[in-house]
Amino acid sequence: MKINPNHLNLLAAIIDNGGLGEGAVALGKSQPSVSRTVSMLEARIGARLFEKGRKPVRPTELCQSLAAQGRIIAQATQTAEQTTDLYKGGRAGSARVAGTPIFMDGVISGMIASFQRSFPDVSIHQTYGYLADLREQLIAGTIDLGICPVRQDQVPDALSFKPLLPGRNVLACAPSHPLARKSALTLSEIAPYPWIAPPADSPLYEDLRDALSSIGISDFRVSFTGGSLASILSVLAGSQALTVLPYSVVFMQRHIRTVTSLPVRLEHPDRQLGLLWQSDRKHLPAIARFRKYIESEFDELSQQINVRGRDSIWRR
Amino acid sequence: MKINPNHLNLLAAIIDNGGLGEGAVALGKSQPSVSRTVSMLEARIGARLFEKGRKPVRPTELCQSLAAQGRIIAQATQTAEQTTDLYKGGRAGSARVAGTPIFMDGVISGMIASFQRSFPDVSIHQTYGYLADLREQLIAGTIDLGICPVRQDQVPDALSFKPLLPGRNVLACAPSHPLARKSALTLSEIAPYPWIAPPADSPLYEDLRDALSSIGISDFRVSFTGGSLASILSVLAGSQALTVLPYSVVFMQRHIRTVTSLPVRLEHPDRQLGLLWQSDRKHLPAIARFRKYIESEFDELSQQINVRGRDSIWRR
DNA sequence: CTTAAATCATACCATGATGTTATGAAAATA
DNA sequence: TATTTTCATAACATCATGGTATGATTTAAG
Repeated sequence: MKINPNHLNLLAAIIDNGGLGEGAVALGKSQPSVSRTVSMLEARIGARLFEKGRKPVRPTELCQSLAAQGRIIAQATQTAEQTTDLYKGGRAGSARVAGTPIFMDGVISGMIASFQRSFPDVSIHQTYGYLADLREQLIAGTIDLGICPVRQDQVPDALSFKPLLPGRNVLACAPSHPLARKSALTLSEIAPYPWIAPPADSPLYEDLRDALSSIGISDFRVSFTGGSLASILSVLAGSQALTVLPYSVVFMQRHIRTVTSLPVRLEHPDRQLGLLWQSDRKHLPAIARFRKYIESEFDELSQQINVRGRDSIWRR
Repeated sequence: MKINPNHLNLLAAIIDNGGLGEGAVALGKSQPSVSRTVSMLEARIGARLFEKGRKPVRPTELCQSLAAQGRIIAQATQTAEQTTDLYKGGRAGSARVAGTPIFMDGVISGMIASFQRSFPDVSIHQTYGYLADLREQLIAGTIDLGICPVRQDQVPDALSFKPLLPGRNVLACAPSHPLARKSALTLSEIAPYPWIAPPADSPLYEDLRDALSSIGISDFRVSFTGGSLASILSVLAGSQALTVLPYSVVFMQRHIRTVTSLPVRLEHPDRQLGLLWQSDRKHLPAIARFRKYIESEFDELSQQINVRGRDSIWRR
């Protein structure tokens, strides 16, 4: 006995609306149409679905059972319709994002959190990687977006790049650090403290060397090398070490006061934090929406940095 | 976005079988058919359902979500098909049965129990009533079957009657009763004990008078009048009262030893316990099956009564 | 009990979805 | 590169499904 889901749905509509006519209206069809469908069904099944000669039709027990399944079907198709609408509107789906650990943990993950408050049905898969790795994964299609500091002339072929923020680094230390209170610093004041370095394969490592040499420090003691922001911050908090961090990362931590910046102007690298994606690839709605969100968040972030930077942190 | 449940089902079939061709086979269709349906769906929805240019097709995230609903739909239609098969085979549905309380409780309910062991999806609705009431309800269609002792010439118009068992009554008492051990009884031995009578509107009440007068007792003391078998049996057990019960009822209790019959041959009424139903009404499969079951059970019962009656109970 | 209203069934026609076969294109595989 | 696998397209057939008009039957009202 092969049954069409639509027919079960139809039975449910008839019962729930109390008649062929009402059911037809609910289904957006004409009364004769559903009448004929019911007749056909009864013939096919070989059993009555509605009691004979009752004018507002009265469903058989079998019909009630079938209608119950019909309601399940109606429910399922409705959620299907809903999810396609969500999906097409970029309100459902998933995005796979990868980037450098420090930025992902320090800036992006917070934005992901607020993004998901607005779009709870979009799932974000976050992984870590540096430029070469990101490029490979973008080409292979295992990630949708990369977030990474890149020199404009280093953007790999076949990838598009959208700058989000200039790559500015700052000297950072724990808020409890002896230097944190001073309004100006000399080289000799900085010199005694040990340094925390990012992993050697990170672009930040190079930054650290360049930054320090730009202020005249060529020889420094590395007391800790860590791959993740969390490890750097916790070592920072428990020691008097200094490190170099992207200003945006330090800025994002401003409310929880785990790290602060020192009033030393470093030479900033000629890279820009930005988004990477495969050039010829049209993004799914959810990914496009996420990208837009990130871009707008960085827009806002850079404005805040400008405002705040003038009076409090960007001091010399 | 209006979606056809069949299409969701189709997506599920494609994914679960790993390709358009396999899916088509599983659905009993041709490959081009499902291919075109998928294309149409993608156009309608306005989003890809399978990644472009992958030769064993690979479903999109959206497609996976839709397929999940498709599986729900497939499940629902399958159970619908199953229930119609059960229903048509009389293995699902319900039957509304009414009858005289003593027979229903003493004989029929036990048969219902064993029936439902074989056909657990058939629900039986049991109510009580005497002939006039049963007739009314059968005509009105509020019950499907009646079970009642009826004189063949009293069968109401528009009803059919199928005899199950001759209406034989016996004197009954508790197994602990002083008379229960005796192999023969005289009128004077019976006379001292009080009597339990069925309710006055029951046909059994008339039987009681007739039966007792047939053995010469015209004046008797009624100590209890009860409507249900359970109440009669419990009073019987706690007293030295006697009563008149249908032999089949006493017989059905033979294993639990709550009641026994006395070796007195009563004049039996010219009625037959039998099934009643509306003549022109075609029964639903489940009802027909239940009726058949009851008939065969009574067949067996009357054979057992015959065998056992000869040597143990039908003594004079 | 008759009449009116409500509700469903049937007849007829139109069309769109769905199916089939034949065949071509593209990806995967050897 | 050649071959196989897998999917897409074209052309056609047909059946399910939809609509309108209208008749029949039950229910409700007078």
